[in-house]
Amino acid sequence: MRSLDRLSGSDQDCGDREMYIDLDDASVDSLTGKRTRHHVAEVGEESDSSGSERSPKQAKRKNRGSAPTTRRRKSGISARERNLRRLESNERERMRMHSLNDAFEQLREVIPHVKMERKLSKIETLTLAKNYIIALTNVICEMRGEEQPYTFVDGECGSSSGDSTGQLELSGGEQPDESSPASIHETNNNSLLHEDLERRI
DNA sequence: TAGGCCATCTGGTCCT
DNA sequence: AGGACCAGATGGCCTA
Repeated sequence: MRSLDRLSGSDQDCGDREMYIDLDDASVDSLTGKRTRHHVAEVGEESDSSGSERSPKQAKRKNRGSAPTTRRRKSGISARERNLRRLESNERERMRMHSLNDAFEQLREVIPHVKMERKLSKIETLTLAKNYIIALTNVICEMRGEEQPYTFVDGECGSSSGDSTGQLELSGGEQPDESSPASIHETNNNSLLHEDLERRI
C-alpha cells in the first residue's frame, strides 16, 4: 500500500522544521483512479497548510474553546514523530472519507432515479434521499388516512450548490432556502420517485 | 475558460 | 492521549 510506503518513509526530515514531499500523490490513486497532484507540505512551526489567510470562520474555529491562538506544540515529540503521526492521521482520514463515499454509493443504489451518464453527485444523492423519505412518509400517512405532512413544490427545485434534485415543502411551512432552477433530470427523478412508490403500493 | 465536483491534506475540537 | 470528526484550503478533472 502506498500509505505504508509513505509511513515508512526515509529519514530526510531535518531538525525542528521538517518537510515531506509526497511523491506518491503524483501518481494515480489505486482506489479512485484520480490524484495527480504533487503535494509538498511543510509541517514546521511557521508553516501554514492553507498557504493563505484564514477565513473569519476558520479563525473563529481556531479560537474556539480554550485553545490558545498560537499553535500548540506537543511536548517531547520530535519533528519526525509529528510527521509520522500526521501521515497516520492523513491515512485514517482518507479511510474515513472512503467509507463515507461507500455509504454514498450504497445510498445511490437504493434511491430510484433516472439513470444518467454520470453518477449522482453527493448533494443530489442526499437531496433525492430526503425526497424519497418524505414521499414514503406521505404514502404511509395516506394509507393510514392521515393528512400528508409534506407537499411538493412544482417548478421550484434546487439546492444551494446549484444543482437540484427537486424539493418538497413541509405543510407546516418549514422550507429550506433553495432557489436554483430545476433541470430536466431532477424533474424526471422526482416523477420517477413517485412512480416507484406507486409501483410498490 | 469558468464553474462544479471531488479527493486529499491539515489543524482544531470533540469524544472515549 | 489518541482517534474521530469537522471544515477550510488546494488543486485536478470534467463539462458547458
